[in-house]
Amino acid sequence: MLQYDSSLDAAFAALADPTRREVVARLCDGELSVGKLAEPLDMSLSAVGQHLRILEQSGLIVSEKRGRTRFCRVDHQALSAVESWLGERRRHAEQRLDRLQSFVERRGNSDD
Amino acid sequence: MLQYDSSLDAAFAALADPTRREVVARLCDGELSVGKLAEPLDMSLSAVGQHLRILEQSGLIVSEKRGRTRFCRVDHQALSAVESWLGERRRHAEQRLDRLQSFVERRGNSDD
DNA sequence: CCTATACTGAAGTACATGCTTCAGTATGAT
DNA sequence: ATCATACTGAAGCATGTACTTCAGTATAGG
Repeated sequence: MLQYDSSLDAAFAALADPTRREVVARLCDGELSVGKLAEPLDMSLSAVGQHLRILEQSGLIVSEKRGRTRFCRVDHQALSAVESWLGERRRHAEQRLDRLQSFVERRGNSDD
Repeated sequence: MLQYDSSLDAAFAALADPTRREVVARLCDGELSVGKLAEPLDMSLSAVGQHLRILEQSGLIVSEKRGRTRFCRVDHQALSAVESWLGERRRHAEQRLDRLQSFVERRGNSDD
């Protein structure tokens, strides 16, 4: 059985929604309240709250309540974990392709 | 309005499923037929075909039919595009954090 | 205390997803 | 021509997702 990281399920699923990617992108610029995050979004505050819960459960963001306001920020290590999964596979695929290419070149220099 | 790449929707959604991530991971090792991909998976061939269609529509894999067999491989550039989205945000968030940290250090060396 | 602000939760609804089974098509082997 | 192989497509079904509205809680300010 292959290793399987269920936290990647949640992270990729969270990032599959354009609203949530926009939230993540904006939080990379710094901490924002739920209200400020909701302002430019064309949906109810309740819907934004649901998106934020999904992002928080995935580990991509963390939040903290100060007074009656909840502030959110990204966890860049969580972003990094997802990025790493992709990077490892991509490099593996590219290396395989490079080896194949140089193999073809070595035997190709005699004919064609 | 922020820039919005709808192809990321499909790519992230495709990668949110563990079966599809396993398929991508195995294809990074080289081309495989639909049947070979299905072999270790605990579901019908039809279900595997549906996963492969989703991966292909997202651009993460490409396939080609030779005779009655369809062979699939990853598109490492598509993997790279998703990786880049994450990398750009992560770097942005980290830089912001670094600047904040050195700011705190500069004013922190007088007291505490 | 009273009111506004900033969420937070529950219920409902429309649509999407991840399977299943069964039937069908196209190709390779005899 | 016949039969097995390798998918491929359609229909059905259970569950999950992305909202909505409305009601509720908790804190800040006057």
